[in-house]
Amino acid sequence: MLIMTSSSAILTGEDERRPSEDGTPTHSHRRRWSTPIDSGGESLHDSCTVEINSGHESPKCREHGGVNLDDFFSCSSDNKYSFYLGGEKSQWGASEPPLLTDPRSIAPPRTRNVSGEERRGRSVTRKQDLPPFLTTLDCNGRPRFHHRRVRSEGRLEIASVAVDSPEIVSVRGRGGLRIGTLQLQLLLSCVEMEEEEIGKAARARAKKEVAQGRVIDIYAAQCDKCHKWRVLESQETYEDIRSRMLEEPFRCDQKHASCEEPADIDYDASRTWVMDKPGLPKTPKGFKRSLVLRKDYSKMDTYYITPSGKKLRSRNEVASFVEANPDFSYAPLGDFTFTVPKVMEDTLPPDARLASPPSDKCSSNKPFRG
DNA sequence: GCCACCGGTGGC
DNA sequence: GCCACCGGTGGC
Repeated sequence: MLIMTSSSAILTGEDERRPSEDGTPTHSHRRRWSTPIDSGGESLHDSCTVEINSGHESPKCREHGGVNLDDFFSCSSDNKYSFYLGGEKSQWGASEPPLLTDPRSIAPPRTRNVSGEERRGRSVTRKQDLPPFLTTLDCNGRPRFHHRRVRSEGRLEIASVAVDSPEIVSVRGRGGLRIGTLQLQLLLSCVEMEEEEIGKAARARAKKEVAQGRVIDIYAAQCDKCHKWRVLESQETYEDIRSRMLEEPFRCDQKHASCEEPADIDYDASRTWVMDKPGLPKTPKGFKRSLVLRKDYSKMDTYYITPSGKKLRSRNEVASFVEANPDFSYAPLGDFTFTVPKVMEDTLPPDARLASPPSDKCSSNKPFRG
């Protein structure tokens, strides 16, 4: 069973090239985006189209749903939208796109009706300011999307992309095109909800910024049979499955899914994964188990947040708290476990990986047995 | 003064 | 060597 620090819904790829309006072959196609390694000085990309189909709820364009999308987007009749990138050869060529350093500096979307022809004609992005393609970044500047790296005839193809949130909230940037998702806001919303739950006292205490980008935001379990990963809808569900996992290994059908269906998510380095131990008890009602990844990715820290918002760092602190607050004596001490998940080194971002010594690698193709 | 975060240590 | 635990500290 794994949990990890980023989330996504899935955008899949399908090669469906179509000619340009004047009949000239272009690289415009649906749900596929390829980047040339070497253009030989030619302008290879007239435009590229990536149709984004969120996993939960389709993103909506202004015409169809009122969400402000930049004019890089248009909406098709089936309420999916397309992302248009005009321009030339990617300045990053075959290499990984560089990370944006400040994903929060995203300008608000513009609202303007642009016809497809106008969009194509104005070649919105040129070589010098071509952004990391389809880069959705977390608050640490790391990509959120799942990117199946496939090379074909020297081209890097995005075969699948996972977007964290059903809606793209902002697209634009002078130094490049940036795609932000609601993920960060969702994360903050979660914190706010949590504070609502734990009351005003806790809200007053919560002066400091939360460890953005270093908290778990996807819970997943691996099917014992097909070894595919299934995303679980909540921490509670995850903990429930985890607590029973030794006696009842997780299977796709527990999530009302079939092993024949594609995995919800793949284990890869597009996000940091941490592996939890099966059999750990569920968090007692009223408490919340919080896991925070250290900045250097060296390990996680476990906290239990009490109904009053107090953070408990050890079993001793839990015991003291329960002793001082007999109302919570319903919560067995044994149900508080400070065992931390293992940080999967092979999913660390490159900079973190450089800082840490090499060690055993895990492969996504093998079943995990915590 | 509070708290998030990190480093160190002792027990296993 | 790993891990649970907790003291220290720097930033707010």
